[in-house]
Amino acid sequence: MSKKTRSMTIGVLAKAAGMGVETIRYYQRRGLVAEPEKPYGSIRHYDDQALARLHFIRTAQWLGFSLDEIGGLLTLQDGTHCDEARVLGEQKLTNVRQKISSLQRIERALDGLVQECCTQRGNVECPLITSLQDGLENTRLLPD
Amino acid sequence: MSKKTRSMTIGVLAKAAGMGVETIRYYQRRGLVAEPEKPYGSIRHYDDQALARLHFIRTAQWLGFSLDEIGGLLTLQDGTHCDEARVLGEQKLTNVRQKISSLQRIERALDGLVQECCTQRGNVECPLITSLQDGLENTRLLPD
DNA sequence: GTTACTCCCGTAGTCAGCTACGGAATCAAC
DNA sequence: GTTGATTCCGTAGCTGACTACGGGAGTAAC
Repeated sequence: MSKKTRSMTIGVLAKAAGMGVETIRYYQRRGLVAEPEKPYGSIRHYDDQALARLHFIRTAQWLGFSLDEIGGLLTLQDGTHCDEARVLGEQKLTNVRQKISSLQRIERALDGLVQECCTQRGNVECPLITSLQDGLENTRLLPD
Repeated sequence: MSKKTRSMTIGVLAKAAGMGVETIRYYQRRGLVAEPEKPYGSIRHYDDQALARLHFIRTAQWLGFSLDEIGGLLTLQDGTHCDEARVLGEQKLTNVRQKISSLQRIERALDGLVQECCTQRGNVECPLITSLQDGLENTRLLPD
């Protein structure tokens, strides 16, 4: 299924994950990424699992999860009991659905404004800006 | 929609805008809100235009604009830069749509795992955990 | 006219999420 | 076996967006 587990230094891992060495070390301090045991010498080596975890963190972050929330998601991965995992999964699912609907409201609002902008291009008044000034009151898309 | 220009102290303005006094003062320091001239005594007074600008900031923030970007939008406020405003809006719209589709993918994946969990509740093995342990990359959760 | 807010203003602290610095130790190349 | 990059580790600094503090002045209520 997958490739061989490569052995990477933190620098190689960082490059593979598209982030800085210091960021990985920061995640280690936050407990999001494990520090592998030092071998004979004194330089740690990382495998593809570590890389997958960094990908996961980056993705979840881009989706709007905080590092604390990502820590919560990652405890699912660390093997608690099935019931606990399900509860956490359900909580996250609710959370994700809330984010989606919130973003969809934003999308509709922005889309409407940009469309108006397009239809009125020659005009002096910009509908996007005037709507922002009016606080989007007519759109009924504002947050709670 | 009242057009009467009220005269407000910063505290009243803050309450009307639903934010703290310190936040308004912070926006003034950032150059997002003008500091009106002090009248005879030494307390500034604000009108509905100031309130409208605070609404603008809050709404644009909700739409995902940073304060710097909002500053940019505010320079377009005279309405003659409709095209530029539209471009900024379109960029944000693209961004929002990317986030939505990514969240929808993670929603489907999480939902599937939680469902599996529910059907197998008595089991020792937790399908959600094992799926996560097998690597979330398989579930196509990563951004493009 | 005293008390209790509120305003003004500068500065400093907070929180999340990095990012940089500095001084070892270690490893890879020549 | 020396050079030069990389790692290790702790600690400090930075950015964005606030939020709080402190002390003096203005203002409102009784």
